Amino acid sequence: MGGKAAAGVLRRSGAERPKRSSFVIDRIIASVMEGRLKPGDHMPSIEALAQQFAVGRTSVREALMALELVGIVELRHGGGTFVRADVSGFFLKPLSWSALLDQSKIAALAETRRCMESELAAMAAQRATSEDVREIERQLLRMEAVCHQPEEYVKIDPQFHLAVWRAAGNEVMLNMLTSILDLLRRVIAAAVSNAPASIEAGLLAHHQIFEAIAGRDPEAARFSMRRHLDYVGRLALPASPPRP
Amino acid sequence: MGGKAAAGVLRRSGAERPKRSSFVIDRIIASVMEGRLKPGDHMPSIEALAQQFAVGRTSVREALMALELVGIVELRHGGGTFVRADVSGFFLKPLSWSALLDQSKIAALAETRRCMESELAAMAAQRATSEDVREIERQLLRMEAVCHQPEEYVKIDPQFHLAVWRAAGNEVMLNMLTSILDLLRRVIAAAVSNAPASIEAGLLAHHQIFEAIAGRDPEAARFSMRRHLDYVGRLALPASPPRP
DNA sequence: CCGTACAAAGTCATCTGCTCACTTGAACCC
DNA sequence: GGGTTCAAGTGAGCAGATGACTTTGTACGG
Repeated sequence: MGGKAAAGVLRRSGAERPKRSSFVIDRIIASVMEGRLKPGDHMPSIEALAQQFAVGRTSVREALMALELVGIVELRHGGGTFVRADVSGFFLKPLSWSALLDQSKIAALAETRRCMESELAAMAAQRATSEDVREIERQLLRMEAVCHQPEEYVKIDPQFHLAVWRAAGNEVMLNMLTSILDLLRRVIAAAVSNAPASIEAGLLAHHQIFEAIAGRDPEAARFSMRRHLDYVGRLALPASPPRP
Repeated sequence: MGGKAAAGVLRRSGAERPKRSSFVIDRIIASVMEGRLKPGDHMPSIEALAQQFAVGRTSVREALMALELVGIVELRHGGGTFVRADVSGFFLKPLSWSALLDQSKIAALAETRRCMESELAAMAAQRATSEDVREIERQLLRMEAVCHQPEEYVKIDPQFHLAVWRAAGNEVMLNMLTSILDLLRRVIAAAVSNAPASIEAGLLAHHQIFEAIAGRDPEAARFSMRRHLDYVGRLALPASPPRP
C-alpha cells in the first residue's frame, strides 16, 4: 500500500465519479467566461494547470484535448495552449469522422450545404456591406478570368462562395459550411470533371447570384443559389436517394 | 494486410508528424467500417490496442476518449470499451460548456437554427412517411395537453421539433440541430418564461406547421416554421444586431 | 545599429510503471 | 439454488523521463 503516487486521495463511499477531466473542463470554461482567459490568450502550461487544479497532468491533458476537439482551445506542439473561444467551430472533426464511417452521409452533407447556402445567399443580400459586395465581385471576375482552366476554376469557385458566406455575417454557419465544403471538395471536383461544360453554366449562375446580392434581392439570391447547387449536385451525384 | 507495425518510432528526416492518437482513431474507424468491429462489440483492452498499434497506452487512451466524446465508442470504468450500437450519427455528448456562449454567438446559433429548421420543415413535407406524420401529430397532442403547464410544455416543445427533423430524413442536419438545440435550451426556456402567453401562439404555429407537413405543402411548412422561429427568437432576444 | 545564427528555456507529445476504483464472473458458503 | 465473497481484468489517474518543436534571448558579424 505504500506506493509513491498520491492517487486516490478522494475516496467517497457513495456515488461520486465525475471524471477529473470534466472538472478541469468546467474550471477552464469558467475562467473564459469570467474573463480571466480571453480569446487569443496563451494559457498556463499543462504542468501549471495541473498544479493549480490539484490534479495530474493526464487529467488536464484530457480536458484540453476535449476542448480542442470542440474548437475552444488550440494546442501547439512546443508552443503552448491558446484560447480560441471559437465556439462556432464546434464538432468539425466529429463531423468528418462520422462521414468517414458512413459514405452515404455524403449525400446528406451535400443537401445540408444546399439548405444552408441558399439561406446564406438571402442573408447576404440583406446584410452585405459594400465592401462585401466588392469582394464577391472580385472573386467573380477572377473566376471569369480562368474559366478556360478547369484546375484553376475549381480553386476559385469555393472562394466565391466563401465571400458570399462571409457577407451573410453568421459565423456559425460560415464555419459549418467551411468544414462541410472540405468534405465535399472531391465531389465538387468530380462535378466539374464530369461535365467541363458546366463551367459556363456555373459562371452564369454565379453572375445571377452576385446580381441578386448586389441588388439587395434576398429572394432572388436564395433562388439562384439553390438552383445553382441543385444543378451542381446533380452533376456530381447522378442518383441521390435521400431516404433509404 | 495486417500491417503489424514496424517498431520504427524514431523518424527524424521526414515531415511526418500527425498525432499518434489521430492514427489510432483512423485505424479504429477503419476497423468499424470494415466490419472487424461491430456495434455493441467489446473491443480489446487499451493495453492490447496499444500493442496492436505499436503505440503507448497514452495515445490509445486519447483516441478512445475522443471517440467517446463523439459517441462512437463507450468506455466503462472497469468494464472495458464498447463500440456504440448507434454509430449512425455523430453527436456531441451533452456538454456543460455551452455556458461559454456569449450573446452574439447565441444569436448566430439561433439564426442557424432558423435557417436549417425552416428548410427541414419543407423537406419533411416532401418526405415524411405516414409514420412520421403520426409521430409529429402525437407530439402536437401532447403539447396541447400540457399547454397550461409551462414547465412541461418546455420539455415537449423540442420533441415536436425533433419529430419534424426526423421526418425530413437528413441525419447530418438532424445531428447538427440536436447539438445546437442543446446549446439553445436556455434561450427557449427564456422565451417561454418571458412571455407565458406565447404558449398559445406557439401552439397555433405548431398546428400550422403540422398541417403543412401533413398536407404535403413544402412552401407552407417552410413559411410557417420560419415565422414561428422568428417569433420565438424575438421573444428570447429582445435586441438582435446580427452584424456588429 | 541592425539583422542573423545559435543556444537555452519552456512546452507539448508520448512512453512507461504504478496505484486506485470499478466491473465481472466464478468459486464458495448457507 | 440463491446469495455472498473474492480475485482477475480493465479503465482512471498520477508521476517521472525522454523526445521534439517553438519561442526567446543573446552573441556575433555586417
